[in-house]
Amino acid sequence: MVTLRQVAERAGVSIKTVSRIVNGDPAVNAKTRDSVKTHLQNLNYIPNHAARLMRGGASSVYGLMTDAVATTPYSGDIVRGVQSALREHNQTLLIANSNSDSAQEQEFWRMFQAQRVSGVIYASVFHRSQDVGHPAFRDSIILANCFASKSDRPSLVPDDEGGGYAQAEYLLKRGHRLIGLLTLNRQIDATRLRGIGIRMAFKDAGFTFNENLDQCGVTGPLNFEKKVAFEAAIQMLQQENCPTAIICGNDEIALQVYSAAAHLDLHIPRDLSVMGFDDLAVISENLRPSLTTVALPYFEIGRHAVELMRDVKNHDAGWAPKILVPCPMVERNSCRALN
Amino acid sequence: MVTLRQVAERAGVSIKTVSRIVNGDPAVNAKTRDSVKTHLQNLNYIPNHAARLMRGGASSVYGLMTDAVATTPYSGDIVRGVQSALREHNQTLLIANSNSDSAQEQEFWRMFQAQRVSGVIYASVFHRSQDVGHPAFRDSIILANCFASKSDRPSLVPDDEGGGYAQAEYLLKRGHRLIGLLTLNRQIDATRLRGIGIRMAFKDAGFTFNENLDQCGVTGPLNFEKKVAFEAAIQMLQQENCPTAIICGNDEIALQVYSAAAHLDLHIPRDLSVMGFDDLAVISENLRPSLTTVALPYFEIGRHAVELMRDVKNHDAGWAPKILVPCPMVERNSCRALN
DNA sequence: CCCAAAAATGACAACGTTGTCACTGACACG
DNA sequence: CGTGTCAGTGACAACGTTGTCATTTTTGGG
Repeated sequence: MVTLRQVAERAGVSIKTVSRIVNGDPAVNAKTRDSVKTHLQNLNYIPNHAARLMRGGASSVYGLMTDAVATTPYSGDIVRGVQSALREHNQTLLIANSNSDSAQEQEFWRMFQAQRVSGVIYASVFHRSQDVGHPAFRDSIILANCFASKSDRPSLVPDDEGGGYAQAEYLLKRGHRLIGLLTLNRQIDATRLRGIGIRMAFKDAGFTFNENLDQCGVTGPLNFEKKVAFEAAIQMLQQENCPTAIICGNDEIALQVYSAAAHLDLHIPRDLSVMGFDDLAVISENLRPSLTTVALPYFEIGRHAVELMRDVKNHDAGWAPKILVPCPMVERNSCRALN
Repeated sequence: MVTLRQVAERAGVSIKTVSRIVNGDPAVNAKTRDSVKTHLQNLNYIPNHAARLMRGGASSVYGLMTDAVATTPYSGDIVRGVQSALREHNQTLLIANSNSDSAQEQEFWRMFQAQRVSGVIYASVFHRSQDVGHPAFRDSIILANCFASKSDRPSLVPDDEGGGYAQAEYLLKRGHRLIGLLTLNRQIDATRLRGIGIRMAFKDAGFTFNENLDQCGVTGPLNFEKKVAFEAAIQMLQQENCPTAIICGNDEIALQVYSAAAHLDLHIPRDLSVMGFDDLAVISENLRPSLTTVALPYFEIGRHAVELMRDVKNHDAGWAPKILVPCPMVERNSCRALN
């Protein structure tokens, strides 16, 4: 690798002068600058980040700590958002995946320290409360898709309540009154919040939600869940008060509902309207009819997390500890108007 | 951050002695070692990778350069495999995502150089030939899911031909003779290779493949494709020589075929058998009946890429330039035996 | 043409680490 | 007792960079 010294020798100037030019210091003669720049080009000089870091500068590396985000299709968009924002600031991303194993997580915190990363974004697969943090990064952690239970670290979470509200409102406006729910795991905050939003929409529209139609699409403990949405949907669709629409906890559940409908020879949306959550493209865009769903703003959360980190670092006042990012409705073809 | 110097002062020894202990040099008195170790613990010393790197050691960071892999649900498993292997060697991973934009890619190569990463794994979303490489990393690039068109860099690719063979063989054994194909983009090598495997299976079984049933599930140029598998499937299933089974280029296409079957009130697998490719869990495990498919061994490819890199670095002889990783069949419930 | 001020450049140290080499005692052997 | 060996330890330089401060060169005003 070419060093400043080598460029300096070629150009016949001191190391410091080359350094100045590399860093855009205006206090250099124009002629010198041109000459040195040529040599920098020719030798293809690339600054050594390690040396800069050691000299005392800030590391240009951020860390992304996740439980499983980076590996699941779900929230890969968080990673993409983070990367997109970092690229604009010429920063790089170190990613660590603890698989929800706290020993591994400890190891990764050490790695982040060893690499002297200048900030950590902690992202979780599920929107939930998380007892997260590390003494070494006390002031440079941002939570994404989860929020701190014991600290006041800034966090970014999807507005699940608003998302739930939008789902119900959309269907109610189109004449649906008997609306079924196939929810995610009840332990996840998202489930609770969306439930609140949905009931609020019913109330605001002057109707009441039929609580018998609130079922879980999943059983068993977190991370070891069993998918039961297909069976639940079959049952729901064969009962007396059969719903005209089903709101699903995510697009996977929606997929199972599609399968259940096919099993019963019901056509979507003619005989049943289905609404998803997440806007997981591989599902929502490949289903026919394509799936009307509510998008989780993961890309935005990722981007925003980076910006928030930088804001907090620069002038650490005035930020809200918990920011709700709206979940936009994505209208496709799986819901029919009854009126 | 605590430095060697600070620990040394506390322990009343020289910096070098502490360094020796941190690095497990046996040439230290047991008593000194114990004392210093205590201080290391108490002060929570963590080595500064930047300093080590600058001193001349090898970087503990690897780079993962992708076109879109890390962001799509498809091959996130490559990332996971790479990480899994790196963790065993206490290495960290810097990831870069060019979005198939060569200017961005150039930028990332610079970043990798600036960070002095000790090796780069280049992964692409599609199994295809790639004119890849960078002078600075000439000898430390491994290709994953693609292979070099112009160099002889080692590469790891799925055995698509074998996968295609397995698909056709499986269906032929179960009595299917009229088998439809809904392929991926014809420009991708995977498509060509699987086609060869499928026809070979027919030949080995003593049958001939009906070429009229070979259709594309996708149109338009790479990365700007239009999904047409639904329409193609409808057409295929309404024609005279209607196939009893359809082999799909990936699980997304299979999902569209499920939708087409539902549209025509055909039940899977009673009226139609469907086989996917990729084993994309969100699809294959949520469809009912669940999808019989062939798994892309992405996790394995990721792991293997890291090991291959280390092998090549240590003793750079005797490696095969292109390694085929088998694609195991995952039998679920979407294919029926006719006999 | 001289001198002060301003502009341009360079010498040097320091960041944290480890390789090289030198030094100190202790101990064994003749 | 002298000499050589060896285990244990430390001083120092170097890695590539940039901040500090000193030095040199240029500029402009009298």
